Amino acid sequence: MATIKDVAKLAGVGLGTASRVINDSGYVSEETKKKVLEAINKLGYVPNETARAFVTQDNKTVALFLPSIHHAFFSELAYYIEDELDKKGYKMILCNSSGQKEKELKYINMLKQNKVSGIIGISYNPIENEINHSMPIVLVDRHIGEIPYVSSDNYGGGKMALQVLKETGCNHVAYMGTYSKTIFTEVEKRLKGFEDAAKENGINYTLYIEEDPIKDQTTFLHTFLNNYKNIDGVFVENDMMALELVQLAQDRKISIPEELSIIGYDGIQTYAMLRPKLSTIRQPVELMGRSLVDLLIKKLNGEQVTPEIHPVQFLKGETTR
Amino acid sequence: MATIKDVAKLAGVGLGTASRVINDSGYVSEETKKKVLEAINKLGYVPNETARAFVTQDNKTVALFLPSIHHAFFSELAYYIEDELDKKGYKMILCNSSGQKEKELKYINMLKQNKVSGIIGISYNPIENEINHSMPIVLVDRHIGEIPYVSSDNYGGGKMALQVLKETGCNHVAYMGTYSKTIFTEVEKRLKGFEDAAKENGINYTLYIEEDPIKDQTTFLHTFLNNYKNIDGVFVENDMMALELVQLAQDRKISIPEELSIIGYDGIQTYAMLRPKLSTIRQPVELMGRSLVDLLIKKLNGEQVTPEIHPVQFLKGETTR
DNA sequence: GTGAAAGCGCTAACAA
DNA sequence: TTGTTAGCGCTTTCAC
Repeated sequence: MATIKDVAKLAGVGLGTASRVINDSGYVSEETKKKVLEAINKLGYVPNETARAFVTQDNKTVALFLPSIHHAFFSELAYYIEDELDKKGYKMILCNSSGQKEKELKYINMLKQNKVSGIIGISYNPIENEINHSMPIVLVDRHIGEIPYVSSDNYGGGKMALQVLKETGCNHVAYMGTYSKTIFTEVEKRLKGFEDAAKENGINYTLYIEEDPIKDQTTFLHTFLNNYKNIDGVFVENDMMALELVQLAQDRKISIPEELSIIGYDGIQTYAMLRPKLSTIRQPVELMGRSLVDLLIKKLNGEQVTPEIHPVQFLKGETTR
Repeated sequence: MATIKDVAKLAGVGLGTASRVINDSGYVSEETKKKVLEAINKLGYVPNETARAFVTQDNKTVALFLPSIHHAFFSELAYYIEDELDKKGYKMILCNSSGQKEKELKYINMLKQNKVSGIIGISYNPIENEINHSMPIVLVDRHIGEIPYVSSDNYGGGKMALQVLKETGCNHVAYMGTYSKTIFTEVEKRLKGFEDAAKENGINYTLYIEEDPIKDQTTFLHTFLNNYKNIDGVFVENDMMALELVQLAQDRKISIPEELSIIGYDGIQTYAMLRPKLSTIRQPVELMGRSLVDLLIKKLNGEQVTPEIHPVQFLKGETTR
């Protein structure tokens, strides 16, 4: 393995000069540059990134916190984040952190010690006291102090869902999902948007929510179907839950969308082939993934960054009229 | 940030001694050890892993090659791999490599230069000439020379599927899936097992296969339904495809499983809530993920390792009689 | 058992 | 514009 020393020697220049051309920094004459480049080529020299990371205190690696990669929406998002990071020359370490605050803390500590360059976090753990806005951290769907975040237009999505239900003739609508006592997340705005729109439109609505995490989603759904027989339109917090609701309702011979309209949130591709095709509010996953990376890199460069909220879109499927 | 120097000074010992107790290597008297440990504690010293990686040429990081994390089976597998790696003190870099050989090569080069400790690969790229069995690499479902691999019992699974179809009264069965001209993968054994079992049982079978990757899965499935109306039982290469087949068949009012039995392969959890519940051959994902890590670490320790084939299980759903 | 010292490959400051 | 040098924090000889 050739080192920078070998390159310098072969090119007949000093160590510093070699380093300068390799990093394209500082003044180097065209002529010298050429000599060095030749040497690099001849030797097949590749910089030792570990050594570099050691001296620059930056290893070009970002940690992605995810409750669990084993969840369709997160894995789609992770896909685009990795793709964009790779394009920008960063590696991505995955950290499945669901309910494991310590695991996240480990990486936050690594960040403090410059052992990861930055963090992109989809985190439902209580980490607000461990991080602050001067660190290169970007969050998804969550507000912690001044830390920049990216989210879809949850509020608008909530309104949109109600609008659709109303326009397709639903009279008794409900919001189904979760809430959290401990952390604030953008997701709650789906409810808020739904609620506000219902009020504006003078429509009666029901909130069917349980504290996150729901222990038994199936039971949660069955209970709903048992107790809210008059409801003819539901906006469900996410596609996975919406999809299970569709299944359970069909088991009960409730015809969808005639008797019950269902709208999800996320627009997960993985489920796109299923019948009935779910009507849903689609988050622009790819866009979100790439802006997360953009924001983080700006942060890394010391630029000022502000939260980004991306527009959503209603995807008509077969679960609404 | 306290360094090992600070620790040594505070403990009143030499640098080397401090290092020895930190790494629990070499001879250190109990007494000295205690002093050093105290100093570490008082200073809140944490070893600088980057520096360590630099000198030891090992950064305790393994790269996971995945065609795409955005695929249910892979993301489940990735989940367990990450979990196990974390337990063993390794970080996991994710590399979505579908069709991007260069991306894999990048990490293979990093491996050669000791910038990643090892590689776990689910790769469909032609990388056989770039790697060899002396490298710390473990593959999933693929044989490349002597490189160790982990897979489920694809052959047994294929036999099992046929057995089930036969026992539930199917007379005209088919295998549906893909093949590759360029790479050999364990997946083909699903077909082989199915075929062998059909022959043993004296059952007529049809192979409905197309070269991987299938451009348009939906068309592929429609064509099947158009042309093979006499078939009453299909074993499909993976759950995703099986699931879409179920949907399309139902659209055509083909009753499942009465007119057509369908068995998938994988046992993906993400789809577990869907109706009709898919009958499938379940791979022990968790076990596979964890053994991949085990094998890799053994390899890293210079131990001899051999391929591991894990048993599969038939999961009866509602798409078989 | 222990301390001193070399050196991993690189960047950056400094002097020339 | 260039070469020299210090030093990043750690592990690992090698004497003692």
